[in-house]
Amino acid sequence: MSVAERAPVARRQQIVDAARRILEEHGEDALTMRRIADALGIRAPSLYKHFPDKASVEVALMQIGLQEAGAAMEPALRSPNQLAALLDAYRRFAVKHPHLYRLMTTRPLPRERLAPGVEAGAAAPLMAAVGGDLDRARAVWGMAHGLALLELDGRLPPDADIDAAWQIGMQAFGTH
Amino acid sequence: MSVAERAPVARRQQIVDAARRILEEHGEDALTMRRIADALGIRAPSLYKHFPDKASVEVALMQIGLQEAGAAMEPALRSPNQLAALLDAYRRFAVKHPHLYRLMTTRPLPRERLAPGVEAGAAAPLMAAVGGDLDRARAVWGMAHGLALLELDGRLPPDADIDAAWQIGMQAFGTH
DNA sequence: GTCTATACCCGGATAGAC
DNA sequence: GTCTATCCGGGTATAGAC
Repeated sequence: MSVAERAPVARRQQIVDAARRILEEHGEDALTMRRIADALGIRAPSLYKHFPDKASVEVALMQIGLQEAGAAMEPALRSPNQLAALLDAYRRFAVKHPHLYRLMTTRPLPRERLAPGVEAGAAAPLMAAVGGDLDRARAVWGMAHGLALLELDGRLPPDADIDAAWQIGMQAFGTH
Repeated sequence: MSVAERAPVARRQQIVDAARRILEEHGEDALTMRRIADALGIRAPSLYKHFPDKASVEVALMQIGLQEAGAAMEPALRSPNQLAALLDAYRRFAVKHPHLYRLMTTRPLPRERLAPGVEAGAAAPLMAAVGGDLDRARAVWGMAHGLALLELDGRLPPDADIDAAWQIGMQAFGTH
């Protein structure tokens, strides 16, 4: 395969990389086609040769986020206390990538536009940690998601002991 | 007190009412100064005689939402199973007022701009239901908030048994 | 307290030349 | 595959007349 043939693929990747950098550093409002183009030294209309619209770029970011979050939680399964380690990894990911986390969790999943297995792959570590109980997995996910967002959104009082709240939550779901 | 003297207060209220209607019916993106003005048959610039900026209108909406949510949960304290009834009321409020719920829970609380006691009042029923344990209250709130948002945001698979997830969550926090 | 006019900014996206 | 030029839409907010 020649270099020329691979160039378009590389360009797509550059666009996604730039989009991610902007999202993570400046937030969702800053993620505009103009700004992505600026970061690459090109003009916004040129982006439409690589992506049909802005939503497609966002889908690519969601997919990356889901894959990375799944990968970040997977090692927790080899911990003596799987669920506690997993929740810890979950929170860490959200705090480390707040804007990416919101993008990938607070809008409907475009399931038909994602590569097969992405949603299941992201959920797999949690599913394993709860012994395959779907409803239990969703209850735990709800708690983790809610506590993470309350923290990211600055909704808790400045003096709130967020660690303690997570601890109580872990205990409630039978871990320690 | 003459009618003329009360008119400005009434106007403020009309503005907030219109804003709420727009928010609840058409979502946060539709909540613009132009649209609020349209609903009242006036022009957008006129609104600035009553509110200094758009953020002030939003603060008024947040405050109303917090007060109503608190009031919606309070009767649960007279139920045989306080926490279960309270979580049920919480979810019901979120589902009934999704856009208002998001507005009042997913951004930092402008505590200095709220009437005294609004935050504590909204939290009071939950605090009572968990026996005054702050960390426990936050863990429960996190779960309720997370499950509510996953539902509102359409993040769960279409066939997900959301009731069952809430049930598991209630059981985890020692209720049935 | 309302109006008109307007400043100022921003966004997504397309047409057509090169 | 990039560009320039542009369309079309939208937003918050202010100035100044009435």
